[in-house]
Amino acid sequence: MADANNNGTGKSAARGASGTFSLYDIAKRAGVSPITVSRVINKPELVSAETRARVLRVIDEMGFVLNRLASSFSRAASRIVGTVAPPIINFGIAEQVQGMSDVFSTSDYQLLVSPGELSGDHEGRQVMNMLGWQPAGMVLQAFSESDAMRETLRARGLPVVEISEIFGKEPIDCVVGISNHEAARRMTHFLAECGYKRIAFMGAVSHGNDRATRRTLGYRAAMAELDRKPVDVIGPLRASYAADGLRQILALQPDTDAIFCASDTFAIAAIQECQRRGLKVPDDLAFAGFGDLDFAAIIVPALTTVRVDRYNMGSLAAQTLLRRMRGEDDVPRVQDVGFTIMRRASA
Amino acid sequence: MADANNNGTGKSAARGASGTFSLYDIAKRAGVSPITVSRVINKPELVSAETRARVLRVIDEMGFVLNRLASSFSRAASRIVGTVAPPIINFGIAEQVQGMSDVFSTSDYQLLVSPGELSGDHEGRQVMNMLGWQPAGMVLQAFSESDAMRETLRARGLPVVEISEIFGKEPIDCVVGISNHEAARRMTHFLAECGYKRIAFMGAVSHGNDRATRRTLGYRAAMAELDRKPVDVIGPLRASYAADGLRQILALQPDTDAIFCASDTFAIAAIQECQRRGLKVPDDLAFAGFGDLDFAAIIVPALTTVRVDRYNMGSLAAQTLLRRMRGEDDVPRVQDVGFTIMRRASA
DNA sequence: CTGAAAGCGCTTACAG
DNA sequence: CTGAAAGCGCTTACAG
Repeated sequence: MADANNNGTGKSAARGASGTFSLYDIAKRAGVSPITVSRVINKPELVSAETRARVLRVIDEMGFVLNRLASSFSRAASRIVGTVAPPIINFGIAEQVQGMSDVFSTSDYQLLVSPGELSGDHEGRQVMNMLGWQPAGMVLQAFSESDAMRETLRARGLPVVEISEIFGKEPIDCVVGISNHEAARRMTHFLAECGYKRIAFMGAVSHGNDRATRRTLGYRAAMAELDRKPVDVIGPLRASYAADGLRQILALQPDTDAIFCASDTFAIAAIQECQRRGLKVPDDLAFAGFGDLDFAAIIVPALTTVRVDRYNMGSLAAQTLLRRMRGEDDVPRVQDVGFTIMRRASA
Repeated sequence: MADANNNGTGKSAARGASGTFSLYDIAKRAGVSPITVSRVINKPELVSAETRARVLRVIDEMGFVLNRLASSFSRAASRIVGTVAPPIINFGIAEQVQGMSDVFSTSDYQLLVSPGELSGDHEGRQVMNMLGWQPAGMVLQAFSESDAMRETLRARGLPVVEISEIFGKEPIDCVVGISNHEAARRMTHFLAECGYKRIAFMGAVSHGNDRATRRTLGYRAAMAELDRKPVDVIGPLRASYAADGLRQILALQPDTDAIFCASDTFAIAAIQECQRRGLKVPDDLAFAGFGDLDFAAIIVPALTTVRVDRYNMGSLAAQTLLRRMRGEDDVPRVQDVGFTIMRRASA
C-alpha cells in the first residue's frame, strides 16, 4: 500500500516530498513567467483573463500551494499577525481569539497563535519568539505584563493592540478593554439598588495582571460611596475556593444577604455550595458573578452577572490593529468596549 | 514622546523598523562570520566557549531576534508543526491544544495554530493554507473530515496525526483517540449495573465527524445486549435543547429512570431543568454525561460522566507526530487513550 | 573550531 | 499586460 504516507519515510516527507511544486514549475507548464503566476495569485486584476484562466487551471491540476514562508520572507510586507495565547486557554480567551480570527480571515493577514508555555519561563521569551516570525503587528492578551517585554515591543515601534484593563499600565501602543473598577463598582451599586443591605465580595488573587485587584477596589469604592462597611475575601481563582470563601464571609458577617463574586466560576460554585448547605438563593443569600460564562444562564437559579463581550473585544482589537498596520493616523489609543449587567434570578 | 511607537508610523513599523538587525550586523560587531553567529544560536556546542560568549553578549546588547521566516525558508528542515483549530474553540479543544503545545515547547518544533474560519468555506482551504507554511507535520483535530482534504494530505506523504474517533475513517497517517461507541456502550451498561431499568439517551446530531453518531450507536448496542428497548432523541448540541429533549424523552417513556446524555452540556442543562420542574436528581431521574467538563464536578448533584483526557490526547498526538517526523518506523498507526467512568452523585 | 559560496521560492521595483 | 534581474536573511554543504 501507499508507502509514501506510511512510516519510515519521515525524512523526505518532512520537506513536503512529492506533490510540492514551485512557482517555476507552474510557470513552465503554463508557458508564462514566474512573476505572472505570482500575480495570478496575489494581484489577479493585473493579468489578462485568458492568461489567468490558463495559469489557474495549471495551479489546480498540480495542486500547487504557494510557499508562504518564501512570500513573507521576500521583500513583501509581512502579512502575519501574531498573538500568544495564555498557558491556560479558558473560554473567554477562546472567544477573544475567535473574534480576532474572524476579522483577520477577511483581511489578507494570517493570524498565528503561539500557545503560551506552562514552564515558569518569563513570557518575554514567548513574545520574542513570536517576533522572530516578523509579524506586521501583534495582539497581546494581557495574561502577563512583564515590563521588559513591554519595553522591547515599544522600542520596536511595532503596531500592538493589547486586550486589557483600560486603566492599567501605560499602553504599549493601543488598548481595547474595559474598566474593571467601574464594572465592579456598578454591579455593587446595582445590588444595593436591588435592596440588598449587606453586600460582601469574593475576589480573586491578582494573576499576572491587575484585573482582579481592580474589581476588588471597585467594590470597595462603591461600598464607600454607599457608606457601608466592605466585607471582602480573596482567594485563588478556582471553583474549589468558593466553599471556603463562603464560609469566611459568613464568619465575618453572618447576616450577609448578597455576595458579589469576582468571577462566575466562584459564583456558580458558591451557589452549588449553598444548595448543599440548604441555603436558598436568592432568598437567604443572593449572588452576582462576573463574566457571563455560558453556564451562568443555565444553572438554577440563573446567575446575575457582569457580561463582557469577549468576542467583540477580540474583533475590535483586530480591527484596530488592521488600521494601525495600514498606517492610519487617527487610531484611538484606548477603547472601552463596556459591559452589561445581566439581571437574572440569583440576585 | 516616543513617536516611533505612536500612530502614523505604521509603514516603517510594519517591517520591524528600528531594533531589527540581521545575523550580519551581529557578526560584524562581534568580529566573526555570519555562520558563526548562526551556530552560536543553533549549535552552540560547535563554537568555542570564548567566541560563543562574545557573540552572545552582542546578541543580547542589540536585542537581536533570529528571523525565523528566513531560517525556515532556507534549506533547513522546517521546524513548524501546524494545526487548525475548529471555528468554535471549546474547552476540550483548548485542553488538547495545551497538551500538544506543552510537548512541542520542549522540542525544537514550533506549533502554529491557525484558527478555523466561521465562513461556510470548505475547511480544505484551511489545511491548504496551513500547508503553505511548509510544516514538517500536522495535527488534525477532526472537526471536519472532508475526503478531498484527506486525499491531499495523504498524497503529500506529510506526517499527520489525527485526534479523532479511532474507528472512524481510514486514517490519513496516524490516529490518537477513543472508541466513542465503546465508551457509550460501557456507560449504558454501567447505568444498568447501578440498577436503572429504563435508560434513555439524549444524543447530538452529527457535526462534521461521527463521534456523535457512534455514541448513539454504542447506547443502542448496549441496550440490545441488555435486551431492553432503546429510547433515544437527537438534537443540536446546545444547552437550550436539553429542556426539549427531556420533554420528548418523558413523552416517549414517562417512567424513564435514567438519561444518558451524549454531552455534559446536555446533562447539566437537563439537570437544571429538572430542578425547575421539581424532579429530584437522581431519585426521580438519574443522569449521566459525557466529557467531564469542569462544571460537571461542581454542580449539585455532581455529574456522573465519561471522562476523556483531552490534554493527554493532545500530548500523545504531539509525541506521536514527533516520532513520525523523526522518521521512526515503528510508530503505531492507531492509539486508543481510553476513557474513565466518573461516578458521582447524579446517577 | 571557523569561514566563503550558493541557494531556499518568492516579490519588488524597473522595463518594455 | 508581461518579463529579467536582484535580493529578502538565513543554513547547508564544502573547505580549511
